[in-house]
Amino acid sequence: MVRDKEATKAKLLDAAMDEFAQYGIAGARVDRIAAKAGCNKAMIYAYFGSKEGLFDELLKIQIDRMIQQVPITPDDLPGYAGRLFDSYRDQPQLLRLAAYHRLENGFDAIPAAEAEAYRHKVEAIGRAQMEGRISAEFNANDLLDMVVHMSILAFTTPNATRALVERSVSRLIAE
Amino acid sequence: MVRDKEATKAKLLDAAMDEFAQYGIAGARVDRIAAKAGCNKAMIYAYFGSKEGLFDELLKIQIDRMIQQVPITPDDLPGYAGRLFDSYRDQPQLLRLAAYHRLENGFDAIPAAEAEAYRHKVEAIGRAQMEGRISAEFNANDLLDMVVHMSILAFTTPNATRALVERSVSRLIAE
DNA sequence: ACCTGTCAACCAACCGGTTAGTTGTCAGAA
DNA sequence: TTCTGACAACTAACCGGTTGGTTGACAGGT
Repeated sequence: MVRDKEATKAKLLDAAMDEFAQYGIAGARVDRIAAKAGCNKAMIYAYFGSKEGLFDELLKIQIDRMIQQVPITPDDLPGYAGRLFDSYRDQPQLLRLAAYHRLENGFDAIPAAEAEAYRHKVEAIGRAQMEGRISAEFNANDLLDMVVHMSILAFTTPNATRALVERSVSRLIAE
Repeated sequence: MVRDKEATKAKLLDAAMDEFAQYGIAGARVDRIAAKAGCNKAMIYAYFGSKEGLFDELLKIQIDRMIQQVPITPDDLPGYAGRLFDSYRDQPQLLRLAAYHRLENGFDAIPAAEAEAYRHKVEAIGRAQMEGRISAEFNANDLLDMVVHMSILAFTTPNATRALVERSVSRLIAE
């Protein structure tokens, strides 16, 4: 038997991803997570404190990954929305995680890393507008809200396509 | 004590609305619903069969109400999105109910009444496009998807406004 | 010898659902 | 009008199983 703290944590996080995405926070079962990870249930409490603790750390990691994976391109917002859409479509689990989190914790309780990344993106869009590179029809904050909201279409609508998202954002920022 | 089947069902549905909207399906507690309604728990099983049965009937009733309350206006899609937005903002519980339902049951399992109402709306938009009253840039189905999706902004974004939704839809259908 | 990661066994609380029995209501007989 | 019996509405108590969480013993690396 190998003893590796980090490897065990990783296996638990991996199993937790499946479980939380499928059943939500209230519906997730700690025993199932432990079994899927091939670990003992007690490890969850040793490393993450509680079921909620495990969920919070998992969400934070996944959000950080997504932020790194899909950087914003203020000069190509339709493309940004499209790339976000593809990411969400390819890994629907993150969106489900975030949805459950928001449903159970409200608008507040947004992870600090996410809030900060959001501020940076608003600033980037604001600069592009000031320099006249994109439309200033909407203020930067609203515009980012709309763009992100569009990329979420994969979650709301069964037959949504990337092309539809990109065309919609194009029309939003058209001069 | 008064014995009134319909009144009891109504009280249970009322209590269930609060409980399911707050905690979701898995998180809702049957005992809490019964206590909040001032009824005995067994009544839930007598009248609705199960926790899920209670949820399904509740969702169906609420969706029917919303469909009646906010009729589509194919010639004023921005206004339609705005009115939907206001309804969702004033009664956030329905959106939470629907979100939990979709998370736990997937895209399938959409109540028949909702699917049929959706078809009618697509047809209404299609006619308006054929007669040249609104843009045919998007096909009717995609357009309705986008309009409804926009109205959902109340759920996704903390500081969304009706005006923002209406302006966005206006740009989507602009010639 | 001594940490430290691991785990089986355990626990109290809780959960959805059932049941045996009680009570209010009302149609219809007297 | 009054009584009554039958049924629907209702209830308290309970049930089997499950839940998140704990702990004491043990094994492996140093």
